[in-house]
Amino acid sequence: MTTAIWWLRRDLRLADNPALAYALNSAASVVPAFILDDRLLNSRYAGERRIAFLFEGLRQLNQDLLARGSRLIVRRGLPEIEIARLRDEVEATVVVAQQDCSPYAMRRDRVIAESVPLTLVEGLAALPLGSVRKENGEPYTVFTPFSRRWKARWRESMPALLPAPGRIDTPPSIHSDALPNAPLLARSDAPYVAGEKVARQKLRAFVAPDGPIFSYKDRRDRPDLDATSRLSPYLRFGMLSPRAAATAATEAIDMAEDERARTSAETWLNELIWRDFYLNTMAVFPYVRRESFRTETRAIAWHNDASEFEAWRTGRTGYPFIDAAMRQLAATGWMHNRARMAVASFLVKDLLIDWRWGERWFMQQLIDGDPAPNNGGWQWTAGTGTDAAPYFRIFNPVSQGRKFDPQGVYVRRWVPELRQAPDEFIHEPWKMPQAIQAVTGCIIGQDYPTPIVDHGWARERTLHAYQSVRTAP
DNA sequence: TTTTGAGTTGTTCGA
DNA sequence: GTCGAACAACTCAAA
Repeated sequence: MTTAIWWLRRDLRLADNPALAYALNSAASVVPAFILDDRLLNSRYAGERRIAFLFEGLRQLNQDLLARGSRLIVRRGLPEIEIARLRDEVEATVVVAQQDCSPYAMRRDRVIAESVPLTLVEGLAALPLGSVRKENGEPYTVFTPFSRRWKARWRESMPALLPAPGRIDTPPSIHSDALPNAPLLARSDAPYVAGEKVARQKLRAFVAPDGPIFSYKDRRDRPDLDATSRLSPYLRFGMLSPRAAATAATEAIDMAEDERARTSAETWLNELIWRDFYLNTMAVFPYVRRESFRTETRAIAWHNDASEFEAWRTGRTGYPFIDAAMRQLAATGWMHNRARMAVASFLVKDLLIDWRWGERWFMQQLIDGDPAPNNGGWQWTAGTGTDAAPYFRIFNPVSQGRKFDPQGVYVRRWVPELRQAPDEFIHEPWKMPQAIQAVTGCIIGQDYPTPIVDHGWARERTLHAYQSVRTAP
């Protein structure tokens, strides 16, 4: 009787799970194991809401395992100790896990592989990490050629999705620690229900005939609409297979009935490719986790004002579009992608605050907080990363609001002080005449802040700060 | 090796 | 109000 340990980390699913399939193929019994890693749970990048979502996902997974004659074994401690201990306990001949790409995960796995025969398999990205490379074998650092190559490769070898196993035999009487009951679990203000089943339902609804994917291109930039897939938290923890998502996108592209529908589905597939791109980037250039990819931008003289950072964090910058987004994040653990770009640009280029401050805050708040895509997005906005935005591309917080929240619906939802403000002032309330401020019950500087910086002035400051590192010797 | 075309997401200014 | 140019050249990828 041979035994394999299926070590789960961020692949909380039974369907299309290469690590699980590997375990089932290599041993008669399989021990599904999750280690509550104290280092990760106490990291300064950890977020309570994300951890609660993870715990709920583990509970769901355990239900799915019980239905298949198995169960989840949970251990709390350091993975390098707990995995070795469990392996001795169950006399496993195989320990298999899905490959991960953050510097911490890669170091952890290297250390463990010294004492345990650890097999790492693909499944984190839609195409295996490292499989999309230039002709000469080097990694891509520009998205568009990466995406072209990705699509060619995907079309020539679309993977067959692995079915969920009907039965998993797990030895009896293996001790499992209880999952902690996070008090936050009771707080159901987060719009996400964890688990593979919900993820699959959401994907199916998104790509259904006449589903949101077919109008994604026109509507995805509107945070006042509910026009995105909202699948990011599920991809974050592998409750949804990225290959299943990319397959669904490809099928949508092929069945689209007109040009608009087709390019919409392509646009969504592109977002999945961005995810693959940033996962690869972090795997190949792990230092981006701590430093700017472009070395010259490390010399930018950040202003790093703590009280301005506090105003940004709490949604009190005086720019309604920015504040709505930051309050949405604090209230729900999610923020619309367009808003993420706008608030990131505001932090980095209006407040001239180090992108890493914003990156960390996002990790602490986001349910979908994933080191690689989050880092990639921040470095893109800051102009410090691979394939980064040009330094002179500085979002105007007012025009972004006008363009993508034209009626101010998003602002009014999250900034109640401004609910009565007329449309014409909703994105620049400081221009409201005193009389209107009085009538609508929102005195600027009292009920809602005066802008903490003047955008025009801040823009010039940032252009100079970036210019000076360009021309520096 | 050299050459050439291209590069997510924007803003501002002036005609 | 609309439109094109400037913003800055530079690096990357591929032929």
